[in-house]
Amino acid sequence: MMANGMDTVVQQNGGSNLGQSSQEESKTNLIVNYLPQTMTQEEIRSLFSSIGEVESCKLIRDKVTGLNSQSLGYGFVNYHRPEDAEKAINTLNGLRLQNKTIKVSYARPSSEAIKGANLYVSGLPKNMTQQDLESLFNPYGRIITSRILCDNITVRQFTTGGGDNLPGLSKGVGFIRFDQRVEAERAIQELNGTIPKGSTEPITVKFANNPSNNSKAIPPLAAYLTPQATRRFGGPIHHPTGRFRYSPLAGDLLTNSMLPGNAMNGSGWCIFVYNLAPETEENVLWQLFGPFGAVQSVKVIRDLQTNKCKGFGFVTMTNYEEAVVAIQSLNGYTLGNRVLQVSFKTNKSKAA
DNA sequence: CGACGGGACGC
DNA sequence: CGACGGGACGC
Repeated sequence: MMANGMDTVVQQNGGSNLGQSSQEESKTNLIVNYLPQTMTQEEIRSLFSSIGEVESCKLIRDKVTGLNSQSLGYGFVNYHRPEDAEKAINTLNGLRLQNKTIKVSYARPSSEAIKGANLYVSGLPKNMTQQDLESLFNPYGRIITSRILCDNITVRQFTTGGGDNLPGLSKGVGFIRFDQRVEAERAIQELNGTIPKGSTEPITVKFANNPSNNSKAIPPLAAYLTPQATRRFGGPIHHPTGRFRYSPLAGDLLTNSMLPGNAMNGSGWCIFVYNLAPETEENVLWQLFGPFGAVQSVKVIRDLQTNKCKGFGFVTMTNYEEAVVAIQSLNGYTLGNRVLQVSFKTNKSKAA
């Protein structure tokens, strides 16, 4: 993990806009990156409200290139209390939602000086690690993110992740985002064309393209309607053991025998989760169901007196197919020392 | 063994 | 040689 760079900020004052030197960063305002494309602002609010009272929440959408105002994949969440913001970072950073791993960190004060601070680096030796890359650029400023592109498609860490063992071969290309544009400029001046220690080839360091004005800007509307795209994500951390696993053929069995009935409520499918531990919090449900698809909301049912979980909760997912896969995968899953029972919600209530 | 919130449409 | 990401500062 990366320590929050509380020092290292040498204000060069090249900006033009507003004062607010970057000393005093907000302790309540977070930036959330790498959000799944389909996640709405309200779903983000729901997710972060599970930590504490949210003062404001904004998902950034593309309104310039027109289209259906696409999510730009990031947003801001401001809490009332600093301790909730800190807890959100601790519990939600790295959460897997659909095919993404979200990043939660403190937002920096907005200013012109932090824009356009992203660098594209090529010609890196293939054996250079992300840590090596950061070491190379560290002298020139505070690094916000770094990344080395690899061939295989596996989940990567954002910052010095330590044990990244997967065999993906480096493409010799990477990105470094600095805190300040002036830092990026200086890194270009100092590093472009230089030969890293132990290498023979000079590297290229330049500003990265702006992701907005490129060709993929017009996704065929149909892309959002193709139902199958989510099939390949099986829920990476879940390995239900043999006796609980459903065969793929059991799909019909489930849809026929456990008709969701009133599980569909408005715009989603409500799932009942039973046998949760008393200490269970909402983030556990997000972790469990997030990888399977769009989750709208989660709820842990608690005893009003003790505030302990009563052993069950609810999860509402947007898409039927994803809900079915989540149920098939998580029903019988052992969480802690408990075997979960997961199904569509039924009519039962203690009143009935 | 145990088991399906809760707040709340609009007229 | 080129290579462009998981659209990171309020779209």
